[in-house]
Amino acid sequence: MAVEGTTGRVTRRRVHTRANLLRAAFSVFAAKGFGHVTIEEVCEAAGYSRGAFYSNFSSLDELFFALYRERADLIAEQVSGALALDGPDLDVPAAVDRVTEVLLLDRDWLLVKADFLVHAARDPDVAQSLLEHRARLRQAIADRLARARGHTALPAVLGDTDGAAHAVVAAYDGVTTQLLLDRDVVRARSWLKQLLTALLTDGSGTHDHSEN
Amino acid sequence: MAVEGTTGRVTRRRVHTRANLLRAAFSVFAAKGFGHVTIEEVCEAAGYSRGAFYSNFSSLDELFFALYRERADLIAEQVSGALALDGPDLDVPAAVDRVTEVLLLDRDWLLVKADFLVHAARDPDVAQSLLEHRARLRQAIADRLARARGHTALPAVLGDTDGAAHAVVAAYDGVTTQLLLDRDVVRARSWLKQLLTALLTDGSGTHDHSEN
DNA sequence: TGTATTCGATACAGCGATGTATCGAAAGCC
DNA sequence: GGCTTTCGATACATCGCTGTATCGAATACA
Repeated sequence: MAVEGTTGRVTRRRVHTRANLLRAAFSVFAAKGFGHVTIEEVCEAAGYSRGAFYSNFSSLDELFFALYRERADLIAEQVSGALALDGPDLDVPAAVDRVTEVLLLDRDWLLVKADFLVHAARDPDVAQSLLEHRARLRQAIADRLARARGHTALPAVLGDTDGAAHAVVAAYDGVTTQLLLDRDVVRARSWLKQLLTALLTDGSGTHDHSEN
Repeated sequence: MAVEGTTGRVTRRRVHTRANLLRAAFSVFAAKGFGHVTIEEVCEAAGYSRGAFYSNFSSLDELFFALYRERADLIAEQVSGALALDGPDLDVPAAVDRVTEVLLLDRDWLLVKADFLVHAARDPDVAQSLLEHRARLRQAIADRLARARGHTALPAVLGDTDGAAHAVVAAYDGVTTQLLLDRDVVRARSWLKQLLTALLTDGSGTHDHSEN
């Protein structure tokens, strides 16, 4: 029932309930973690009964996957947007600021993303999907970096712009890991900026560190 | 029963079974992920009955935690060992090679570690424990880097040796994330070496990239 | 070797979550 | 507004997993 082949008599409240379920599920997943969440919890959080759930999805996995896609696309858009804000030429520090803002804004998203990673690490199909999402992000970054060549020289150690994009993503992942543990968004942001600056420029930057 | 205050009539097979349970649990957790593992599965994999489990642990969480501590300590030792291999002075590329080898060797460990991270991200106590483990690793790295000052100059962008150690860990986490997805250990290793080289030296290195 | 104690296997009770089948109500279509 | 179809709530059967309680076997100690 969850999948309709030919769009029969269409729907309208169905759309709402589906959206509500997804929204509620996001909170629940963020709070308890996939694998510790029951269908009933999601339904309760959304204010529906299990009947609604089974009418829209066929399993928790399916819902989780749909949820991830939705949010991932959203984030990808936001990042692209943040990267496109400059004129044709790139102001690295400013762009780094904006992207950092978007990427580290929502702890709940980071939590869900971590869950999804763990999931993907064990299922090649899911992994494929996540790899594609990451590739999209990297591409956006690489394109942006390419447009800036000449203005801001990249250090040669990383190779081409694609290599640099790889490095940016790696730095992002690394900082995310730490942020998930210490919950210090402020430090994470400054730390990420610093890392990116170190990676993307030859110059020198500022630095400050505390413990943990 | 799982905890004995004063060591009553000691034990001996208990030690074996506990070790067997931990070993089996490691495989099961790596394969299916914490949150998708039942106590029975662990027992079956270890060749015991649930009675044995409840005699040694009081919950899956407790076992998981014990398991993580055990392995984390092991890894920490290995890393320290790899770092201590040089003479009093540091040969960065060689040390990076050895450490990289240790850290990215065992995919199962990376999987369990990711699970643990997800767990820790939602439980401050667990997070504390993980943060301490990471701090130990960072300390070992920072100490090593400090001893090498003068021989190999660090780029100023990162700040002191502690900052550099932070960067190393972040790079490690970043590369780990990618490795969990694409399962390409070879590329991950070369990529990590390259990143570390980029971060720890001012010089230039080699580079090669493919897709994903 | 005999005895006390610990360990782990088996049996049992109970819960919670799943998935399905049924039915009333809401929404689309004319 | 009547009729049809879809949606979602309720009730039910079921299963798997948990945790405990009991008992036989293995092990330490003398």
